[in-house]
Amino acid sequence: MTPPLGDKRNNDAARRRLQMADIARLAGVSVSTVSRALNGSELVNAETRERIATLARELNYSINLGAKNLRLQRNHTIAVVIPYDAVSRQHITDPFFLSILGGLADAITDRGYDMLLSRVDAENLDAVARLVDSGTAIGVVLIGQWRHHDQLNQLAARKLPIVVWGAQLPQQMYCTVGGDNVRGGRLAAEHLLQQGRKRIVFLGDPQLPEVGQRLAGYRAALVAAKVAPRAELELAVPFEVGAARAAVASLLDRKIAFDAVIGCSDLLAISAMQVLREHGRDVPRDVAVVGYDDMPLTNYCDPPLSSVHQPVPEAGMQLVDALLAMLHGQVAAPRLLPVELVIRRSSAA
Amino acid sequence: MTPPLGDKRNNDAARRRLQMADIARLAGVSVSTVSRALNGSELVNAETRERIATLARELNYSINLGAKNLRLQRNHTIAVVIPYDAVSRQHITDPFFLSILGGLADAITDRGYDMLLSRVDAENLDAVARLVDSGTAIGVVLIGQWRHHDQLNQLAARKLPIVVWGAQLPQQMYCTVGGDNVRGGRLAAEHLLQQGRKRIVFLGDPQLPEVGQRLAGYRAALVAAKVAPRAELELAVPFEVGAARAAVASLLDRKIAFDAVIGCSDLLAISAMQVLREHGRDVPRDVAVVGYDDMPLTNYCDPPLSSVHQPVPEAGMQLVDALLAMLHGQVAAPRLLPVELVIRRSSAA
DNA sequence: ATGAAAGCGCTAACAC
DNA sequence: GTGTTAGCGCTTTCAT
Repeated sequence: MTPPLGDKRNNDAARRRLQMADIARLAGVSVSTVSRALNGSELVNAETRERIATLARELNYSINLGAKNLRLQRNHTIAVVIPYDAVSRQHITDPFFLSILGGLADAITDRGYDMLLSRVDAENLDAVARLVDSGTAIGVVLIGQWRHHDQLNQLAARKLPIVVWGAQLPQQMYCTVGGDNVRGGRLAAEHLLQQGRKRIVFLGDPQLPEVGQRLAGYRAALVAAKVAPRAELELAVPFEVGAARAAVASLLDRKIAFDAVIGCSDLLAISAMQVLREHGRDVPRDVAVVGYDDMPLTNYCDPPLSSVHQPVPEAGMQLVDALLAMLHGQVAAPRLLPVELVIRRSSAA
Repeated sequence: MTPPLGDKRNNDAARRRLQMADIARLAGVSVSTVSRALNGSELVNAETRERIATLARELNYSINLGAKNLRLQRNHTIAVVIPYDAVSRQHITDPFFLSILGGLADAITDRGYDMLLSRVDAENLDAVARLVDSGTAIGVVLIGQWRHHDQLNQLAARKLPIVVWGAQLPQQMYCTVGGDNVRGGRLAAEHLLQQGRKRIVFLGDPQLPEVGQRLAGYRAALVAAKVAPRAELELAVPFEVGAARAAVASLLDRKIAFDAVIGCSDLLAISAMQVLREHGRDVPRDVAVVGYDDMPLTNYCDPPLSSVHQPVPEAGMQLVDALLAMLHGQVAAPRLLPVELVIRRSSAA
């Protein structure tokens, strides 16, 4: 067993941490004065204040924030939670989620808060509530709505300050921020229909709220164009490259005709492109392909991939702002972020 | 001005936070007993302990960790810092850094610590010391050594517990964990030499420690193969796609002959491939290309990109273990992680 | 303008 | 076994 860490003994060994009393003694004043001085209080003599500030700076002293926060009953930490699958214990590998994380880091630090990154078991979202109940964080941004709608509702029912990246659902008690998925699905399908494509494959698991809405948009576009949706072209694959490849290959093997593919992530779409090429189909001539998320990698594949763009930095800001609004006692309404289709060669005429 | 957040008034408005005294009153015992019970002390009657535990669970009470840590002089937070460097323009959106972040999140949570993600101005690394001095974190993992060698040495001189992802340098006082860059550069070059390539372009800014070492490995391989390194083939481009494209295009424009490219990131290598294709050069026939980091995207470009693989999950673990060792008072020696070349079509015979 | 003292929510001697 | 008490490092009345 390794010894405990971060406790007094260890710190003593390294260097005893300086505290206010030390500064006070050295400055020949009381702790209260030091406290006031360091917090820029007008009450303390300007000259003394300067002397104390200098002393503190020279000694690299900084206020113990734990103690300060305890005394002030305050906290500036926002927890960002990524549920992981208990079975695979797999961490987030999807580039889109990782970039959302980057956007959140920016938004949270810009607003003067700290970001605690926390992985929790998806089956045990109670751990999320504990982050707030224990005073570790003042609120939670959760990335990965997945199938946890009910659990998330329960957390919200407990009055847990939480904002979720994902889709807005019926009977939803928690606040979501997410891309306009219906519009995203529709834009992709409309674009392909305009290119004269009629048999458009949809690649994604509609059980997932966001994907379900994209599918709805896709269907709506088909109907509006008087093209009947075909069940055999809706492939319910998870966000996993292997499954996507297999599904597309199976379609080709079974000689089911199609002239376009919409993937619910860029990776899914690119996997489809690869399978198509391996089977001798040309993209975009034989099959046009559109992806989702518009990650940088869309520019680096061949042909460059058309994709539905989601505003990542905006997502970070909106998630944080919604959470802060909630903490201010306001009702945070779900927010739908604009998406747009970026057309590249994979679907060009 | 928005009102302060996370302070008492706001919490009162929402729901007053339960505390030990409340549980004690409800259970008809003293706070100490509750404290002992909740910490599983054998001292308290098994039956009382169970009663208290149940009560706490039913009321969703959880111990205030801020207060607990203050009292225990303890802390379980590790700060992960990503300095933003204006010069090299590579920041948190780089896929490699983001995946390192994922690896760290795994490693830190697996060991029972919390991960605080912090972006700091690279010009002001003092903010890093403050994370520890203020008791916010017990130590720091810094991703992005860049040109901050001297500043990092100063931090280490202050006895700041810090581990840096990057290259081991002379006169280094801080602990680094990094891939074996010399070997990575050498492997890439040797592989290309074996394919009969003699005029190998090196794409990357050698001012950056990691890149400098890769360049050294590259040169060593050339020399060993009796091929003289040529200054005009060493392109000192930053980690930025535009610069890489321009550099390669300029080479082509100036009709400087080359038959291979090593990029210091996958993005750099892919950018090179795109420029080559735009100029009618076939990859790998005319020019073989090798990237660095072996991110998933290497599989999705055309042709699939050969790349030097760096062990990301291993990196997270080693960084954290080195930091913990340091906090245990041990001397944490720099660690070099094995890299290997993954050969794909972009450089195949 | 400054200091003494109380207290944030918790734990750990030290009593009994 | 359980309660009483002191104190973690800070801020803030309340005195002076």
